[in-house]
Amino acid sequence: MDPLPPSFYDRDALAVAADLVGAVVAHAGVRLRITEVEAYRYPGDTANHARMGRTPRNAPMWGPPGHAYVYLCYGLHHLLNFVTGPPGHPAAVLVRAAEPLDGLDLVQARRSPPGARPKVGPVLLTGPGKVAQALALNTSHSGAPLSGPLAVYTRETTPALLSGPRVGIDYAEQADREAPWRLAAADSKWVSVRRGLHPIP
DNA sequence: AACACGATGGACT
DNA sequence: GTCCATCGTGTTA
Repeated sequence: MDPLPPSFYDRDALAVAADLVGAVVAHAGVRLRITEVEAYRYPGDTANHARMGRTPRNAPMWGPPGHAYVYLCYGLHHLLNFVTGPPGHPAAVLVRAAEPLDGLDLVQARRSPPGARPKVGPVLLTGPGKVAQALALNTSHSGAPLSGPLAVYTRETTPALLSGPRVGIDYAEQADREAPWRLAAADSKWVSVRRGLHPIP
């Protein structure tokens, strides 16, 4: 099975996000089914990291679609995004939660403190920092194509979707805080925050 | 050169 | 529900 091609990502971030729910992301011995994502659009999205223009950190967002944008949040968590849209259009989709498909032992090892009992269940992968940690991703992977060691594959079935406001963007303008650009798989318990999510008509 | 803060997660009440 | 660790980044001076 081939990774999703760059053309898959060369669309509006919200459309890409909808098609990524249920897709598979793989890296470093772990394969995950993506269960929750958020779209960060451009222009006019005051929650977007690129809202103030190009910086060294967000540079991958300005490049071609189908690449990773990974950054450090709160000084300790790495967050994984997929760049969407053509070059010069800095939009992305944040991966917020996933279900384990393969490499559960590696996920548990990476997500549990040394010596602690391995964690079990959704606590392993419900949250964007958890997903990147489980995949062993850090800022060195920012800008990497999604067709190499880090890769994304098409979903086999299309899950029903839930949508709701994005999480952790209190700094954004009200319209952007309220925009229902967080999407989740209705069939999954591996979702970070149920609150505010509703079926899409 | 200094500074404020964040697309979070875990521990705790 | 509350508190806060922890540091790269962007902004301001």
